[in-house]
Order: sequence, then structure tokens, then C-alpha cells
Amino acid sequence: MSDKDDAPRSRATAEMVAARANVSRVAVSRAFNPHTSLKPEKRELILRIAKELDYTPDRAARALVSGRSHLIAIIVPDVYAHWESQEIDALTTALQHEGFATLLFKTRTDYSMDEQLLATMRGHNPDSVIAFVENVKPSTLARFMGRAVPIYVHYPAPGATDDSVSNPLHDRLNVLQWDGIDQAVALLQGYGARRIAYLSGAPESRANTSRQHTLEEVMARRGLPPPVVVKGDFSYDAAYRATVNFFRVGDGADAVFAVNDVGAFGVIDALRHELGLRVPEDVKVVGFDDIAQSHWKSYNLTTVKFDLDERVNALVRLILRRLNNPAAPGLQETLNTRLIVRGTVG
Amino acid sequence: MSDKDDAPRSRATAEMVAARANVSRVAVSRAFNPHTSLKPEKRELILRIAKELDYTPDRAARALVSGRSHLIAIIVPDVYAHWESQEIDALTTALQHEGFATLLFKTRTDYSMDEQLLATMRGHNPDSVIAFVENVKPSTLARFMGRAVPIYVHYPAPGATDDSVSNPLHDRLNVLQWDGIDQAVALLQGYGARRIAYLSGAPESRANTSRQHTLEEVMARRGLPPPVVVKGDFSYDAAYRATVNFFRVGDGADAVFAVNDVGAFGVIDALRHELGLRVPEDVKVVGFDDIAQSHWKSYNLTTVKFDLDERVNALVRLILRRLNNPAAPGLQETLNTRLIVRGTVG
DNA sequence: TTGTATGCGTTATCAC
DNA sequence: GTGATAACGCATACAA
Repeated sequence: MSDKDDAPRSRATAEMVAARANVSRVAVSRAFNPHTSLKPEKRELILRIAKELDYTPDRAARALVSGRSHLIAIIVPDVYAHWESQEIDALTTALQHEGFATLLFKTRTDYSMDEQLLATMRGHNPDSVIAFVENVKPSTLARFMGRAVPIYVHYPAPGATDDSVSNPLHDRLNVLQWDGIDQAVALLQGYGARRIAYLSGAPESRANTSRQHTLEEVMARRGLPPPVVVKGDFSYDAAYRATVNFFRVGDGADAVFAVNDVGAFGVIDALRHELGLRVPEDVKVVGFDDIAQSHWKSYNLTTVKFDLDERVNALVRLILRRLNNPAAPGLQETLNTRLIVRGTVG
Repeated sequence: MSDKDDAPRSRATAEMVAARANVSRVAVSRAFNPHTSLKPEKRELILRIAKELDYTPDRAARALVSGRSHLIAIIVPDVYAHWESQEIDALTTALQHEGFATLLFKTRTDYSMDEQLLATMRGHNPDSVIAFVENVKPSTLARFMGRAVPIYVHYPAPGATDDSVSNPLHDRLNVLQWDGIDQAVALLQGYGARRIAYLSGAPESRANTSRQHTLEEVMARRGLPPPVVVKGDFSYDAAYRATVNFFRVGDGADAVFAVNDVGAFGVIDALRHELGLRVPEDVKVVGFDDIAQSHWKSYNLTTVKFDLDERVNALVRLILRRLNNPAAPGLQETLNTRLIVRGTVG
């Protein structure tokens, strides 16, 4: 009706659809909500007209009244970048299938979390928060998020009594590292390695400390001397430098168990390209994560796997279970690890 | 004050803050909006009380009335995974500084885009949409998004007349590939390469076709025979297989120019570990992107760079410019490329 | 099965 | 500078 009607095109509203379909505005709302009673043919008509008008329910308005934003916040640091990008990728796909959108937040690298950022995140009212970070404590996050129950990754020590009733409330993805690490050490031992070094991640990281403790215990039970710790920070560059230093100035080792795959790549490159050592003949290397690059021929890394699909499915289950039962005590899902044997041990 | 006040803790509202501060609800709103008139001391008081009560304005409610969701949607396919994860990372950080949150959507890999997904995205009312994808046309996206003007990456051919007035409306990040590719070919030529092959990406991708056309033109101007095309799809595995095939069954080449770094890694590994050829002595390799892994010692790749920070800044500028001027014609930002010389040509 | 009335939490408009 | 009031677009309770 105006001279140019496609300039700052505004979106269609439920009211417009209702008018066009000769129904009430509420009927339109019902047409878009599966579990409401509405005559099938009416629903069909409404949906058809909605499509013609390019109408989609406004999620902000819907969130305001229903309390569901259909937003899942993910907080990531930028350590482990490789593993996480794969996980975010898979998780986003899985969440899309369930009707959720991924809201991404990046923390600082110094293992502290900006309160300002938490406030912003809370403002968006996510239905759930997955904290890949280790820099924000459950208590802090719980204080900030009202409705959403955060999900944390735990690395329970084998045999440790589980304080199931977690306070403040948060849900857990338990990752059992024992099996994978034990298999790795057994393989190393079987190929004659005795002096095994541990390339660490950032010392503040629980992923790092738990991995180290498990390795120490596994080695002790197998009658091996405790691992020498080579300090890294999950990155390739730090691993490279630390390895050069350890083999030039320090004692070196028969094998290096790396906290993650990217670190293992740094170790391998330092050994081969800077120290003139062969992998696996002179030094054996094991990683952790099994990221996509691990099977690339330049590395062909033997590593402890963490199944990505299983992990994503477990996370999605946690989210759905929590949304179905907001008052439930701390929920848990558990995941195991296993060794993927390739060419860096032998 | 109650027996258990931290059970299903609901968030504080502006009303509660207003009551506690003895001001009107509107004053609370103003306190959180920079460019509104409010006595400084009053603002301070309100903000202090808000902090005590852990109050944050609800973005859904705010979006409903202000028309700004503070959400920036990013659509990514899963090709180029490495480059994109870096870009999403940097972009998310930059957007956070501007008060925006990143809403992530993943498309299918088959270069078609799900209408259902577009509808979901529109429902969230993003302030802007960045389409890294090539599978959804501006016309489609424009039809779906009401207010948001999508941003596309273009690869203008040098000297091509620019149809500045784009219809449907979308903003552009122009990436000039000529300089970087010309420098790469010059370097290859300087080291005696004459038969240069091109490892392609997915054929439907404009990034791929434009890169190939530019390469062809550069080589023609330099008096070189046209490049043989080795078909890849941006992935390591496809590059690996295609390279093995090309050198075993096909003619081989003096050098391979890869559409992206990950592809270049596949080429290098195939040459070294499967074909027994040396890089760069027997075959030279150039990549495109300069992702983080490119400087790793196993590859140490010579590649055409696309500055990440510049690119992110340009995207953020496009978003802010568009939001400040919703009715402006198609906006543009331009970026150049240059060669990063490392060890795979020589 | 359907429609009416009400409210979600905030900002914009308009008075004062 | 400040406060009342009306939107924003939708889902829910209730009545029909």
C-alpha cells in the first residue's frame, strides 16, 4: 500500500497471521505449540498462512512469558582450542535438533572470569549453561544464573566417595580417565618404556591435575617410578619449548605422556625437528583427546580417546533432564575413556 | 530471611531494585542505559543496590520493546573448520567488548540450507547475521531476516566493475586475493617451479572458484601454463587422497597451490609419507589462510595470509555501521592478503 | 475446541 | 531530572 514496501521490512506478527486466517491470535500461538488442542485443519491453515507471510514466533516475547529462552550458553576459554572447537561444533548441531540455539561466550585466558560477562550472560536468560571453563566456580556461577543449572565436567578419582549432593547445585559430566590412561601406560610398558614424563597443562586446570594424579597412581601400581613433570599449558608452543629444554638440559625420558593432543604434537615436533630424536624408536609419545588432527600422517598419534558423540549426547541428556525436572538434585552422566593405538608408541 | 532462600532462586527484577532504592521502576531502567538523564548520585545508588540484589536487565524484555536483541548470529558450515574456529573465537571476543553475544548456527554440509533453521534463527531476532556460509543466497537470507542486514564475504575480481547497489540489501566484506596469490606465484616462479597444480575446495564454494580464477589469471600474466586442478573439498583427507592419486596416476607437478592450509597439510603429508617426495626440494607447497598450525614445525607452511584481527575488526565495523544507520545502502569493508614465507617453498 | 483477559520485564512517550 | 502510562509479542488461566 505504500510506495516502497520492502525497504525496512518489519517482521510479520501473530496478529497479522490471525487476521489473514480469520482466527483469533491465540489460535496462532497454539498452532506453533505442539501440545495444545487445536483442530488439525485449522492448525494446518494457520501454518500455511504463516509460511506465506514469513511469520515466525518471536523467541524473546515467548521467553518472557514462558520462561524458556531456548538458548544454551557455552562458556569456553581459549586453552584446548582444538578439542573445544570440535565439541562446540557437535554440540551446536545436536542442540539445533532439539530446538535450542548456542550462545557462545569466551572467558579470559588467565583463569579468572569477568563478572561483567557473567551478568551479560545472565541477562540473556539461557535455559542451561555449560561451563567448559575451569575459571569460574560453581558457587559463583550459581549465584549469577537464576534458573539455569550449570553443567560441569568432573574427573572423579577412582574409588573416591562421591559427594552426590552437590551444593551449590550443578549437574555433572563425569569423565573416567583411569581406563584410558592405564591402557596407555600398559602399552608403553609393553614396549619397554620405564622413565615416563608427563607434559602438563596449565597448573590451575582440574583437567590437568586430575590427569596427572591418575597417571601417577597408575604408574605406581605398575611399579614404575613417578613421572617427571614437564610444564606446559595445553599449547603447542609451550610443549615444544618445554620438551627441548627437558631433553637438552634435563634428563629426558623414554616416553612422554601429554595432557592433550596439541601438546603431544609440540613434543613430537621438538623431538624430531629440533632434537634429532625418532618417534617412537627413541621416545614414545601418547596424547589425550583424539582430535581430528591426531590421525594426520605427520603425527599419527597414539592417544586416549574421549568419544565426542557420546560426550555430546550425555551433555544434551543432562540439559533435557534438567529442564524436565528443574528441582531435581544434582544430575550426573558418566563417560569412559580408552586408548586409540596409532604410530607414536612402538 | 526465609528458612531456605537459595532453593529455586528466581532472578531479581527492576521493580525490586526500585523498591529497595526508593525510586521509580523507570529510574532503574535509566540507570542501566548510558545516554539517559539521571542524577549521577541516584544512578550510583541504583547500580549499587542492583549489584547487591544480583539484578541484571532482562535482555528478552529489553529486546521486545527496544528492537535490539544484542545477539549476532553466525552461520557456519563445517568446511574450513580450522580457519573458522579461529575466526569465531576472535569475533566472539570482539563482539563481547561491544556488548553483543554470539549466536551460533551450523548449516548442513551439502551446501543447502535448512529453511527450518533460518526460521529458528529469525525467531531470535539477531541484530546482525554474518553468513560465512556459501549455501544460503543473500536473497533467501534477506527474505528471512526482517531487520538484520546480512553480511557476506565477497572476493571481487580485480578490475571488475562493482555493482555497489546490491539488491537484496546486504553488506560486504571484500577480500582482495590478488596480491597474496601473485606474491605466492612469484616466489614459486623464482624457485624454478613451472607446472603448478591447484588443490581445489568444494566446487560450489565461491571462495574456491574465486581463488582458482585469480590463480589462473596470475599465472597467465606471468607466462605460466594454466594450473592443473586437483579436486579436494577443503579437508585434509580429501587432499591427501587426491594428491596421492595425482602423483601416482596423473602427471604430478613442481608445486601445489592449495585452496586452504588444511588442504596443504594433506598435500604435504601425502608427498612425504606416501609418495616419498621431499618438500620443498621435490615439490613446493603453498597454502591459504595462515591458521595457527601453519607454523608448526612438521609443516612450517608458506601461505597466503588473511589477517585475522583486521578481518574481525572489519566485520565489527560493518555491524556497528549498519546498526547506526539501518537504512543505508550496502556497506563495504575491504581487506587485502599477503604472502607469509616459511619453509615449504625453496 | 475456542476465544477473552491478564501478565511477562522492560523501554518509549509524554507529561510534570 | 523524574515519574505515570502505554506499548512490545507472545503464552497461559479461565470461561465458554
